[in-house]
Amino acid sequence: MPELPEVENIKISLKPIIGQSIGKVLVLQPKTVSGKGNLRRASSRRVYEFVNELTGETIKEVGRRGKNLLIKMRSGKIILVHLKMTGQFLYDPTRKLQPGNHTRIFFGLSKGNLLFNDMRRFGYVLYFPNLTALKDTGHFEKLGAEPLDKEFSSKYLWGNLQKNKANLKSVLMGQKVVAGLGNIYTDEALFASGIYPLRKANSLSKEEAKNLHRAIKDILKKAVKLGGSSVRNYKRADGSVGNYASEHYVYGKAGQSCFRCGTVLKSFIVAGRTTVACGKCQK
DNA sequence: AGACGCCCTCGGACGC
DNA sequence: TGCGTCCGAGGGCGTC
Repeated sequence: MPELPEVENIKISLKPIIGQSIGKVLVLQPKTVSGKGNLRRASSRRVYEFVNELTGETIKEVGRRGKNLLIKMRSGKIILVHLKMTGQFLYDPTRKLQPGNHTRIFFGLSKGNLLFNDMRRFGYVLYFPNLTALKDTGHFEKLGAEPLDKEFSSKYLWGNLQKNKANLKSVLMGQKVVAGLGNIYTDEALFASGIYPLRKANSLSKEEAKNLHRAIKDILKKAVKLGGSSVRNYKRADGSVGNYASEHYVYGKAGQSCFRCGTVLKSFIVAGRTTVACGKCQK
């Protein structure tokens, strides 16, 4: 569920952990630190490695790339985090917050407790000895442009959509053209730009790509500003929720009237995801 | 290349 | 009302 705006807000809310040292690491769910696919690492002793290598480290920076969080240590060591559906970081300077049913990793920091909770266990928190080791996995090479950076231009979007025969929704959610869009913001951006989710990506005119580009930027910017969309269990590290859900025009609104033309919004499955669109004003 | 299955768990809807 | 069951939620890799 956390998409770019939510991950960005979690990143911002993790600011208090910067500069703190890690006194204690408890891995309560080994799977969380082991990784899959090209992130799988050779060692069979990952839990031991995770605990051993991170204990005593000092946190230098928290970054984001697409939906990934990067926690960098002063020594150069790095933690790569993907929250997937239900992952959340909670930071408590009072240390009252203790591991619960869904806590997968517990970090005892110098000035508070940091918990990684993940009900569905899809998320991962992976240790890498340095940036090169992370880059060697090829994990980031597959990611497309950052939608809020300059590299993500209308021309870039149109050019990349031209190369793709699949439907637009699959392509936008695929992370390879643009990183950070998930089900919510893809549906919202397609509605805002008046384009039907099942359109073939390479069928878009330059004008349509321009409108879609504008919509993606505007929607993500506004959602970041409003703290993201709190549907289900998304929270920032301080436990606060986001306010963008009230700005949704189509996501979760199947059966309701289209805000623009009044037609009943329809839901259907695209790329395995529930998709909501207006059959009249999205062409 | 593109479409689809699968992982994972729980809350909410539904039926008796 | 209460309890059991089933389904939907979806990011991204793996497979066909």
